[in-house]
Amino acid sequence: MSSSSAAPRRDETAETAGAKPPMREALVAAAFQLFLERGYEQTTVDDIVALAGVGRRSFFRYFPSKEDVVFPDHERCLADMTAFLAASDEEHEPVRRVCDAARLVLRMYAENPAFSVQRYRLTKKVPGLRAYELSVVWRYERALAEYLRGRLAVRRDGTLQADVIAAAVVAAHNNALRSWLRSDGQGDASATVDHALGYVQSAFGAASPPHPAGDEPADDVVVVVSRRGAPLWRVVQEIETTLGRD
Amino acid sequence: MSSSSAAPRRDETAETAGAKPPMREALVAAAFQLFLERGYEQTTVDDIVALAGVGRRSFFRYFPSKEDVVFPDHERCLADMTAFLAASDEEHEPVRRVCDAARLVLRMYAENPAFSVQRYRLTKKVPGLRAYELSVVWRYERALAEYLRGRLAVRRDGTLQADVIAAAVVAAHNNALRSWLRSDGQGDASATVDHALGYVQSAFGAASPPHPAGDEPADDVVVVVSRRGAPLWRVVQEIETTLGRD
DNA sequence: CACCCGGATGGCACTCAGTGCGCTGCTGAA
DNA sequence: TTCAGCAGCGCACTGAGTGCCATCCGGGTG
Repeated sequence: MSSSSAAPRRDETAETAGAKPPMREALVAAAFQLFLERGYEQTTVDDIVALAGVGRRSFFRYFPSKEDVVFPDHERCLADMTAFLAASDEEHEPVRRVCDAARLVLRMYAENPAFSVQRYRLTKKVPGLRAYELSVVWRYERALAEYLRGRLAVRRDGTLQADVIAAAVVAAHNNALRSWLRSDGQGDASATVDHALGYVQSAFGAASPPHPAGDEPADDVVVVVSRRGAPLWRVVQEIETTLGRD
Repeated sequence: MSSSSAAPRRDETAETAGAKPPMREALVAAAFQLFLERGYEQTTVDDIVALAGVGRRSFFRYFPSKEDVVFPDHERCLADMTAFLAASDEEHEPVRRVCDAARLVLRMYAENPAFSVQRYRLTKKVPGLRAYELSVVWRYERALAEYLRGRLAVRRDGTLQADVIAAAVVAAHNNALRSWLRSDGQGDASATVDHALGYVQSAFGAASPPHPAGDEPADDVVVVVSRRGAPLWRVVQEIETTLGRD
């Protein structure tokens, strides 16, 4: 159970380098084998390179720190998310767009359930890895917030809203992701995350798919009766119901 | 500017130990003096203890790591927050309660504006300190989420809502806090944070500040004319404008 | 006063992560 | 063939963090 699941999938057609150096995969495999056997802190970098049969110096050429070997694919995923957000245009509803960006992360985890579950158990136990994971998550959150800043800049408190929405999206995503990881990757990860992100969208006023096509009706007049003290998300919910969306 | 502002205030009547060892304060003062002079990474622990005139081993007795000397009061603040939340009863509206808990953190920063601003500049520049700060913030967020879990457990998706609301509160608080720190601690920190937390409360259904008093308007009728093809978020934006929120 | 005891401190040696530098060996191009 | 460049390797070094023990100091007890 240790050889096939340790290294993450890499079958895309080489976006940066032509040939994937097997050394990187070998190091990840060796590292996880030892981490699972005797624990993260009880494993030194020397142990890893000895098992992988490479020089110590080579380890740090592929991974800037010992923690990085635990998250070998986040760098690429972050680049994917950045590209995804950069490819957005004005047509995309911002909140929905960042939710879709968050789903990219889920997809990465779901590509390798066994590996993801192992890593989850590891990070849950080792405080140092938890701290490192936080810094990774923070970079995702910053990417989302930066995008939202650009899109919500016209609003008053646009940067505040960007930060809050980004944090909420990340929190919802992680809540669903961890729930899925706790179940050993058994349930439907996408459905769980969709549900969690739906909650955030309902709270922050995003909506729904761009019309299931079909009848394109004429202009509508929407009448909303709202007490001023009522929370905004209830107003939005009411509108969604009235419009028959979502 | 280096001697009087480096050490955080400690004039409460000794909640844990009777006499505050001056060594702790001396180490913090020495550390910040060197950090500001030549930078965090260019300063070794040996430099700090040499300046403070104490043994190297003593440093690690007071601070488990070099990073901890930069955040000397967060441990106490976290304990305060935990106690505050534990002292809550059923009468307190949960979202408002966690917002008040977040204000405890702001109070700690505001107690020592000069020190807080110095530390902010430091953490902004040094990646290692940023990562450490994330782990500190994460503990605050967990405390808030744990409390909310207990209070929202009856709802469907209670733990999801707890995580999301906690993250949103922390993000709003930090957005306001950083904005205040960027202005060298000049503006009204409380007002900034109140405004940011008000946004979160409005989004998550805690009926915001009990209305700024004065005119309590009657029900409003909002009429929105919307083409079905327009993205819903534009409709929402329109409503926000109409209601005079945002 | 002599003694002892516990806590605070200092000193030392050690492990291990991470870095800089130079060497080797391979490979592809001129 | 020769040369340039690159990937890997070995080595020495810095600096954080830890364990262990000696020391010092204050106070209580005989």
